[in-house]
Amino acid sequence: MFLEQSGNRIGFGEGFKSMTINLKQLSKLLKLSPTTVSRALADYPDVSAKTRARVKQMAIQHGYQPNPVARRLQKGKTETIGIVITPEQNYFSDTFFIDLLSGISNQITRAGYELILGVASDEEHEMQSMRRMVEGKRVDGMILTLIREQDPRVGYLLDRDFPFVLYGRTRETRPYAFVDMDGKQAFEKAFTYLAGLGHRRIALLNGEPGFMFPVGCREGYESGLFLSGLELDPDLIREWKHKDPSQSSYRWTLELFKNDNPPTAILFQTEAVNGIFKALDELDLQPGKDVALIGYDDLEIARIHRPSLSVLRPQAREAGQRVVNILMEVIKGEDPGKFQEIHQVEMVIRETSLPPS
Amino acid sequence: MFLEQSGNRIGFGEGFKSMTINLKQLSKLLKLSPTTVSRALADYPDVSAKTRARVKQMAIQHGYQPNPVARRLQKGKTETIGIVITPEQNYFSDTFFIDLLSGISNQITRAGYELILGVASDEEHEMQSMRRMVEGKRVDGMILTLIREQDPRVGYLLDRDFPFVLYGRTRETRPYAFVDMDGKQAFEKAFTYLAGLGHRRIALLNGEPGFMFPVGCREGYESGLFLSGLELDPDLIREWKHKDPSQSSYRWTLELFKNDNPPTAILFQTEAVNGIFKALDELDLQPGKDVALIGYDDLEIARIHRPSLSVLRPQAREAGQRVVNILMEVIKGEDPGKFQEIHQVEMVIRETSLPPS
DNA sequence: CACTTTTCCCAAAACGTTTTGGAAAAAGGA
DNA sequence: TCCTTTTTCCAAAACGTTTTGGGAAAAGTG
Repeated sequence: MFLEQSGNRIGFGEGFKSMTINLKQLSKLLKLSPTTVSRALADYPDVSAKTRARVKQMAIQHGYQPNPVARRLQKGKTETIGIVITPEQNYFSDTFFIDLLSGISNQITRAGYELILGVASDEEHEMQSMRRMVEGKRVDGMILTLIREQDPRVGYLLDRDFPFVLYGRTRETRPYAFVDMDGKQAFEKAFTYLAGLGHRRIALLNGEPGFMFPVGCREGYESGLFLSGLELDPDLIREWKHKDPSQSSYRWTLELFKNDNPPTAILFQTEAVNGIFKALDELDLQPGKDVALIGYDDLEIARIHRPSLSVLRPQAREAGQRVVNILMEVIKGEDPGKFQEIHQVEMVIRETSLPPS
Repeated sequence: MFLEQSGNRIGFGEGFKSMTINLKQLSKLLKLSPTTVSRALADYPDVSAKTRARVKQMAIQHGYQPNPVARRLQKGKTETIGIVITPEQNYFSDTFFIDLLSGISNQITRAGYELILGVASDEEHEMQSMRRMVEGKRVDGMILTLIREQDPRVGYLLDRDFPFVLYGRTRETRPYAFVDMDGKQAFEKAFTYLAGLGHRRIALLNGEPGFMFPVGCREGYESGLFLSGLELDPDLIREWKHKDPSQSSYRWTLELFKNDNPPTAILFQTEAVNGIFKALDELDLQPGKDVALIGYDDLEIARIHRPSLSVLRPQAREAGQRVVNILMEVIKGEDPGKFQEIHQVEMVIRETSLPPS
C-alpha cells in the first residue's frame, strides 16, 4: 500500500484528464506544508504577509482551486441549496419565475454555493424530491416556492429543524423565514385606482384556491372594496386553475359577463391574460376601452400587447436575492423568525386602465 | 486529540441537528467492520447472504444513507451534472424547455446524480458559469442547450476532454455527442403538407441567426420548396430576435404582407405566435382562414387559441432523458462520437392549416 | 543576558466513505 | 490427516481539504 501521493494521473485513458493541481502538490512546489498554504489562501493572520503573497501568486499561476468536495467533507457542509419546481403548475410563466431564479442563482454563486434543482411532476414527487435532498444530506438549506395554504413541506422542515426560506407564506403558527410580495397591498392599490377612475363593478379573476397567494389578492380586493365604499358581490369573483390558466380564465370571463350587471374592470394574474383576451374578443369587448384590466406580473405579453396592459410588478429578482441572503443567515444558525419580509409591489399604469366608458 | 468517533452531536445549538446515522455507528451496532457493512450494502459477493440481509435490514431500520459528499471524495466523482440557462433568450417559453428539463432531471435523479443549475444573463456569463463548474471540479459532465453555429462552449469542452452532450448541434468537425430534433425534416414535412393543400406562397418566419436551430428549419423549408417544384423567394423569409420574439415577429409579419404577392401560409416557431396574431389582426386577416399557420413547438397557446394552431411537436421530455443517458456513457469513458441522435418531430394538424381560400 | 511574548509555521487528526490486500475460518479433496 | 481452495471478514490506506494544538524562532522586555 502506498502512503505517497499519487499525483496527477496522466494518460489514464478514462475520458477527462484532470490537469489541475492539488493542495499537496502546490505546497510541495512552495516548500511549505499544506497547512500553511491552506491558511495563507484563507487569509489567516498567522501566516506572514510575505509567504501569503508568495502562496497566492503560485496558486493563481497554477490555477489552484481547492477541491469543493473535499472541503465540504471537512467542513461538514454541502455548500448547496436545493429548490424543487413543479412544471405542471405552469409556474414558469414567462419572465417572472426566471427572474426569481436568476436572483437566487446569482446570490448563491456569489456565496460560493451551488443550486441543485429538482423537477417534480406533482405534489407527491415534490415532497419526495425534497426529502431526497434533505435526508440524503445533499443540501444545507431549501428554498420553497408556490406555497399552499396548508403546506406539508413547511411542517416537514420545521419538524426537523432544517434551514429553509419560503418565497411566499403559509398558514403555520411556528416562526419561519419568508420573503413575500405584498399581494394584498398590490390589489388594494389597483382596486382603489380603478375605483378612483369611476369603476363600480370591478371583478377579481383570482388564482387557484388552496394556494396562499390568491388569499392575499382577495384580501386586497376586499380592502379596496371597503375603502371605496362598495359592496362585495360574490358574482364578481372567480378562480382559475394552475394547470390550465388560459382555458379556465376564458370560461370564467365569459361567465362574468353573463351577469345582468357586468363588470367594467377586471383584476387578475397576468398568467391568465390569454383566456381573458380571447373571451373579451368573443364578446366584442375591447380590452382597455370597454373593460379596464390590471394584471399581476409584468410578463412580456403585457408590454407587447396593444393596448399595452397595466400591471402590478413584483421585483422578482431582488426577492430571489433576499431569499438567498436570508437562507445563509438561517444556515448559520440565526433565528428564522427574525426574517419575515413583505415586499411592496409597484403599479405600472399603461393603456388598459381607463375610466369606464 | 481524539481518534475516537464523536458520534451525533446532539443539542449543538447550531440550527439543524442531523439525527442520521453513520457508517461507523451502523457497523458498531452490527458488530461488524465498516468495510463489511459498506460492501454488504453494495452487494459485493464476498459477504455472506445472511450478514448481507442483516446489514440491509439494520440500515433500513435506522434510515442509513451513505453520506454523498464522503462517497464523492473517495470515488473521485462529483455525481453531479451541470446546466446553464440564459433567461434573456426567452428560452423558457412555456412548456418546451420545462419538458426538456423535466426529462433531464428525472433521469439524473434515477442515476443518483444531482443537477446543478447556473443562470447566466448573457453569453459571457454563460461561459463563466460553465467554467466555474468545470474548472472548479463541481460537475462530472455538462449539458448544453440553445446551441450557436459557432459555439465557444463546445470548443472549450472538447479542448479539455470534458464530458458533455449537446441538445442541438453546432458547426464543429471533431466528434461530439448530441441529441437533436430533426428540424429540417419537420419543416420539410410542414411545407410539403401546405404545398399539398395548394399553397404556393409560403413564408418562413425563422429564429435568430447565429443559432443552429434556424439553420435546419431553413434547410427543411428549402427542401420543401424543391420537392414541391417552387422557387425560392427571399422576400418570404424573415428572422426574429430571441430577446423580443413577439415584437420582432409582429414587425416582420407586417412586412411580409406589404409584398405585392403576399404569402398564404407561414411557418414559424410557436414562440413568435403572439406577434404574428397581432399583426394578422391589424391586417384584418384571420389566422387559419386567410393565412395558414404551422408553428414549431406545442405550447399552451397553440392548444388554447381558437382556431387552434397546427404545430410540429418535438418530444422534449424523451430527448432530455436521452441526453442524460448518453452523458452517463460519455462520463464512463465511451467515445462521444458514437452518440449522435436525431429525433423525428411529429406534426399535429389542428385548425390553422387549411387550403388557401 | 534571561525571560516572556509574539510571529510564523507544521504534523497529525478529522470529515465518512470505498478500495486494497490480506488473513482467519470453513469447506473440499487426496 | 494434511494440503488446497473457497468463503467471509477486516485493518489500513486513500480521497483532498480544514482544524487543532502545539513548537521553534524571532522579537520584545527587564
